[in-house]
Amino acid sequence: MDAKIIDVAAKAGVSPATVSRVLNQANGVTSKTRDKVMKAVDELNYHPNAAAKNLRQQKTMNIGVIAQDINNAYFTEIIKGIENMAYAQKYRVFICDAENQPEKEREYVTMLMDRTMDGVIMITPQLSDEEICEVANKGYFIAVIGRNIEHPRIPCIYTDNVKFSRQVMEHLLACGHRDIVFLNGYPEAIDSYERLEGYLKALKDNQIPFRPELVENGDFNENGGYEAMKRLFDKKIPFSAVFAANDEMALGVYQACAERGISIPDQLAVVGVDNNRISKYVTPPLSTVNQPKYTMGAIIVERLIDQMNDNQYEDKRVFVVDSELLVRGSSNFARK
Amino acid sequence: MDAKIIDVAAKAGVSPATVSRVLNQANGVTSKTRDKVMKAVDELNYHPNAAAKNLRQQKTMNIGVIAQDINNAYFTEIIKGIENMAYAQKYRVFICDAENQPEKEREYVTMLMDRTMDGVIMITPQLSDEEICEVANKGYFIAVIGRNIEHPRIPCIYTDNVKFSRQVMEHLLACGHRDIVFLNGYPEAIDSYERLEGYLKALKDNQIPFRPELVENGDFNENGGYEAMKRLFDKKIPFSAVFAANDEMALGVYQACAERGISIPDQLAVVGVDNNRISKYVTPPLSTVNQPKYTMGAIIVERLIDQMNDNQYEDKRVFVVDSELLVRGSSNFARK
DNA sequence: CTGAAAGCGCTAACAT
DNA sequence: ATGTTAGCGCTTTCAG
Repeated sequence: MDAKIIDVAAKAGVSPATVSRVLNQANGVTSKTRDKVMKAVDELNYHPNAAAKNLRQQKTMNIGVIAQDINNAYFTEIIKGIENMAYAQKYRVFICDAENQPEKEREYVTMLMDRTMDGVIMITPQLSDEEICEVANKGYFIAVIGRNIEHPRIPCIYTDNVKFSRQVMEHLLACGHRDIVFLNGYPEAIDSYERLEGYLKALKDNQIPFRPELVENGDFNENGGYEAMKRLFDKKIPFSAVFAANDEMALGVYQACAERGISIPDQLAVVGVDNNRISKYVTPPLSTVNQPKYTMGAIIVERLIDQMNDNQYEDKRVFVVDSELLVRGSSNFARK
Repeated sequence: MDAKIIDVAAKAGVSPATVSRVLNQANGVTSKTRDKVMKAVDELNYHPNAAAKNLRQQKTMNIGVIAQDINNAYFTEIIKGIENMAYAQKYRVFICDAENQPEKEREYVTMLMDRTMDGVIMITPQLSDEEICEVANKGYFIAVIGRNIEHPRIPCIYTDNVKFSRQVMEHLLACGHRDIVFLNGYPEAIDSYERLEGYLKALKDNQIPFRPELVENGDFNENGGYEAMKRLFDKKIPFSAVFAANDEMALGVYQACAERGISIPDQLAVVGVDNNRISKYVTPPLSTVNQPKYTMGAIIVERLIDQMNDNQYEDKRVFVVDSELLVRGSSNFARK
């Protein structure tokens, strides 16, 4: 069906090698023959077969991004950073949605072994450190966003969860809150664990006793936040602020409050995490923590490409980026 | 670096052909040899090279999804439907983000020509009908979601924008509204055009004169909705309801109202489109139009795979699916 | 049931 | 500056 390089060569009256040269490096060819070749290419609408090219060159110029859940804007922002930087370096980016399933992550990681992808970026993977290291040990190129994996060949980028959690808490404490709820994501997630740790440390720093009944687990989704709030209300214990482990759950808090007629921020302050695109459009605008998502994606893919190119250990492997607390209407209310 | 089929064959004491048979069809092989082969495969951690396989078989089992913007939950829901159905049929799905740029769409479409993908699904493409038809004419497999393209080889699925727009309008009219704003997306988009058409038809059906000053263009994003509302408020003309061409813009309306102290729904009714995941969590919950997004993805990919398999015209090519108006708190208020 | 060998379409080393 | 050719790793006839 499709034209092959040999057809182009015949039409242009040259050899396949010359066609290849024109289409690739493009030096060492007369401009006259180049024109002949390009004419034939156009006329036959020739597109080099990627499989043949990949097989011959032992590379694909493809990078896979394995995201935990493309429904979450946190991931899609990062992906845009990856995409644009990779594109500038002639790599194509393919997004894979793991749908929160470790088996799917594992399945997509095999794209490295079967050489469908030259490299892969995992965003907050669910696979264990060991499993990911094992892949890197076999010589494949893999980078990770949202976690630090101790392996000399795995570039990592992440924010300090503990640090920004403490900042959030300091902000709420400064507003006069003492009974602060922490709405966790699913407890297995490393982000959950570290954000909780920051919450606890801040309490300790301020000599406020930890009350376990103020911590509820959600699932990083709106409904999980909503259900968790209902459970809290049912406990009939007083609290004046909620620190939700992400913005989606904070939205669930909004809903639960709306149903009970509880006004934000005067009756309840709310802070989320991730600076979801919609968070500034809700009423009141949601205070949240912003991570440089786009930049994180761009940095890590650049680092991955570097590594794929010279295939040697480079000094800068781990990047820790700062987050920024955005105080908006949902918590900007000094409690007397 | 990696083991090849010939290594496996040597280790198992068989020929490469036998290894291939074991790994593929798996019939016509003694269970004894199969075991030997599988053992060697495991020990060598063998993964067939995809490029070689693709080249030999002239297919990749890859399907590409070209989405307009993966930041928008409308697309990601559809993609999940595609993904899961394709997965069940042994196809891998790769998501490509066109970032609203026609050139990027075009670039990703070349994945068909270079045989990186066996087929491609475009979700609300920006390319012209002609351009898409041309690709199909060359024998490539392409399917479209969100638009009907008249071509015997292009499966299409979409909802009737005009129809549900009229339903939205009937609902608002039934609530007693007469001065209804229409907040359009970018005017070039076919969805914008058709939704506007429904708006106009509903007015006509009800003998309500069309007032152009009640129509504003947005960009399908929160900020566009917000800015459009500000322009409307500045006009100082009365209106009691807003029909926004999607939920994102409706959120911008919420923000604009919050800033002016306008209460939804009693001072202003708002209806969106798409049933974005977050729309039921905002306050008040947003009335919207639900499309069976997941199902649409699943149907079209199944149809595309059918076509790739028997490569012949099938009767059912165009699917029109019904949408459903979800009346929630933002418009459920009878005006006296 | 299994093996031998051709060939998918391209690039790169070598030759001219 | 251009052509010839081997071979990337696999599957699939065709033989046996």
